[in-house]
Amino acid sequence: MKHAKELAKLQDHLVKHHLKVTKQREVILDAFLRNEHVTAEQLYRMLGRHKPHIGLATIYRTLNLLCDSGIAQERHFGSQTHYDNVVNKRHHDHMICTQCGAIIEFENCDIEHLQEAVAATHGFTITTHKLELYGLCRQCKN
Amino acid sequence: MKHAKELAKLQDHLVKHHLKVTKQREVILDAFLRNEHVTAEQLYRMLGRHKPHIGLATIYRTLNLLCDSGIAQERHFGSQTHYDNVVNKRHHDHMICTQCGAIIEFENCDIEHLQEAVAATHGFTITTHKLELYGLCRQCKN
DNA sequence: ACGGTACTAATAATCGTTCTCATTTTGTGA
DNA sequence: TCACAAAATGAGAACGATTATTAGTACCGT
Repeated sequence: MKHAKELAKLQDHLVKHHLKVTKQREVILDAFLRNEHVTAEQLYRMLGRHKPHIGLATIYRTLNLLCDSGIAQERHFGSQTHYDNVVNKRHHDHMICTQCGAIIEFENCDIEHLQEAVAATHGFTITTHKLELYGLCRQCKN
Repeated sequence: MKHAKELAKLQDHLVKHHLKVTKQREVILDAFLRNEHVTAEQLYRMLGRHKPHIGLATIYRTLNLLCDSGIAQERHFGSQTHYDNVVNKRHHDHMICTQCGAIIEFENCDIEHLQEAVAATHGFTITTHKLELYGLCRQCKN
């Protein structure tokens, strides 16, 4: 069974908060897990002709739920919010191709350590950070 | 005379593009230069009781103009767009205090070099980047 | 089956920003 | 200096993304 871990995480969160496991939530979770870096709009179109029609508001609500459960994380690329599956992943940042929109994940501990060092010199304590590199991916460099 | 360089830069841009020097543009530029990291709303409230009332649309238009002139740069902190004076400054990034909203600028070449190195391993060419550290500033750490 | 709680879709509302438009201001060249 | 075209203005409508409201529906334990 694919995605069992994510489903378990969601159910755990739902039970802990006296929320319910619904068909819509499972459907949205499934669609989310099949696609990295989706927006609410994309999921909405993707599920457009699903048997019981799923409203846009429900998708937004469920995506927020996934964030609360620790399954997803929001990323603000451009004007829309993208959601990223973070289960089984350590912290990572992104490169975004401004030509084709491709999103490449990467992680680099050295950068993180330098961030801590810089913050320390200003007496600043980091809780989270956001690092995005914009440019051209290998394919678009022509 | 304060801010002469910025004013010259704006006038130069206006002339080059057959645009006009207006009272509103000078007033907005002045208010912008007095305050680092402002939003359009903040400027609007700041100029609320100015002799000739300045509309919000004009502020947005002028801020975009400042960006085009190379005087300002947009930063998307939270839901609103902040504008940052970049004249006489090299590239820099920001720490944002999630408690009091303070914004601290910093620059670090080592981080930039590491970014280039990481990008290179993915065949990616960086044109711009965004690095934001969120956390608590020295004062709020209590 | 009952009452209660949480869910849903649809739609209205909100927020930040941009557009439209009728009017005013600016720069230019006679 | 004057007139005129081009550009800028303020007010408010419009916009896209997201959230709140509402009225009705499904599920749970009793």
